[in-house]
Amino acid sequence: MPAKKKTWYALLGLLSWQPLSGYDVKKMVEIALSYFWSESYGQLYPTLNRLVEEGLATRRDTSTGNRRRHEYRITRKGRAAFESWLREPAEMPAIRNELQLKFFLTSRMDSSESLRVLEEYRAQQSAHLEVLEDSERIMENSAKTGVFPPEIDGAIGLQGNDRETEAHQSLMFLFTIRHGLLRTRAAIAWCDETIAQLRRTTRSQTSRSKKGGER
Amino acid sequence: MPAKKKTWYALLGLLSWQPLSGYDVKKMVEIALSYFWSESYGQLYPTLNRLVEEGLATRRDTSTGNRRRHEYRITRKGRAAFESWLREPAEMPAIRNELQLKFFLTSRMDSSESLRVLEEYRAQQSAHLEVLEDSERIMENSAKTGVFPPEIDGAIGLQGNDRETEAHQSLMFLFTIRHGLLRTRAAIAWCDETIAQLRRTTRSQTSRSKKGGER
DNA sequence: TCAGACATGTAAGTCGTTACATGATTCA
DNA sequence: TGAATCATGTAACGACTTACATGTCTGA
Repeated sequence: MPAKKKTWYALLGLLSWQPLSGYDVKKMVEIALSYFWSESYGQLYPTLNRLVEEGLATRRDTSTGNRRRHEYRITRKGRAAFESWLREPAEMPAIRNELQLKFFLTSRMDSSESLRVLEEYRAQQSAHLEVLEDSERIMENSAKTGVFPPEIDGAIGLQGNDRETEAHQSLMFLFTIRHGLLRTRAAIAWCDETIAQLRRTTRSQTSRSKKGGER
Repeated sequence: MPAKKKTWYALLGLLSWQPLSGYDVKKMVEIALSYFWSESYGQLYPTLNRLVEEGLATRRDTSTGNRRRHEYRITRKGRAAFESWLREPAEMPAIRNELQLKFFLTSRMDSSESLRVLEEYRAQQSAHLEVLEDSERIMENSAKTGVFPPEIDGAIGLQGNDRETEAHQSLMFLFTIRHGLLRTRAAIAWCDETIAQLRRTTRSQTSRSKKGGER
């Protein structure tokens, strides 16, 4: 079976915090989990209803006037399923890195091609790093004060939240950001080291061009 | 459109080196690209035949006696398609890390749960690191001597290969290993930093247990 | 009044894995 | 002789994204 039901458990995990609508879930994923997770509506709504069919959640209509809203609440069975999944060993993240592939596939081309791919990778990672560093600054403050920044609070704020809980939540959020930060910095360091070494070996061999055809 | 035709281009890229059979491709991916790529037979064989239908490759029967073998050769059109893809900006690797998800979803449980997930992640990454370090040692030697280790040579050796080309190929291989190495070390460093900080904050707050229900 | 957020859902299509089905050859 | 490797493929299933379809409410 392929990657079994990750969406199911992601949803159950969020519902284990509090009852949510599909729209709420989407927002939460986008704001709080976006560094390591994503969900699309096409996956979200059908899965929520499957959860209900399987008795892992219940659905309640919380529409006000003409504004539709369906709130999902986790059941005891759902909570048990979630906790059992949590204890299972997770598989290694799937290994399909398009940029690494491109880089490797330039092996038998001129080094300038490899360098071009590498520079692109570096630029992409640097841009990502900036985003992460901004988030880090914001959440470091939040972890200290125990007060969420408003955007975050709207998405992951809890009913009946106390300072201590929010501070801990901010800290966990900060940790996930730091994970991305360290990995991204490692990727950039790799680019720099590789670019330097590629330039060095290319210089020392004069031109290694193949058949001198195109360009 | 979802992740468009990565398998197509991975195949074209490998065929741009030399003609290959489906089986050859599978071996190459497993041995040389396994740190950042994978292909299954269920994807491979149909895609190779699609490539022929689209005029991006040709198929030749190279069976010997009763041993079937179909060799695929890239066409000019296929080469053009590959090169055009190579110049397109690659998308960021998909962001769906199950272990990060599990970690974050323990936010509102006892810290011991977060720590358990973290230790598991660390163990997984450490095991991966060992594999990478072994590969690094092997390929460092290969990049110096310009001679592939036999397993690798069987999979990615070229007809008419010269020392210089093989040394360069080994170097490129080494680079992809170092990418994994640096990223994996970063992940381990993150685990250590996070475990330490989580232990520290937990100690200073005495027990933060929720409702003291289960276990 | 109109943009943006709130809100739910489906249809079509791609991607990808696993399991199955089949059979030959090589070498210990 | 029997395990490993060579070799090609399909069927079923599930995951996931994108685009579409539809409509409300709030506040500048």
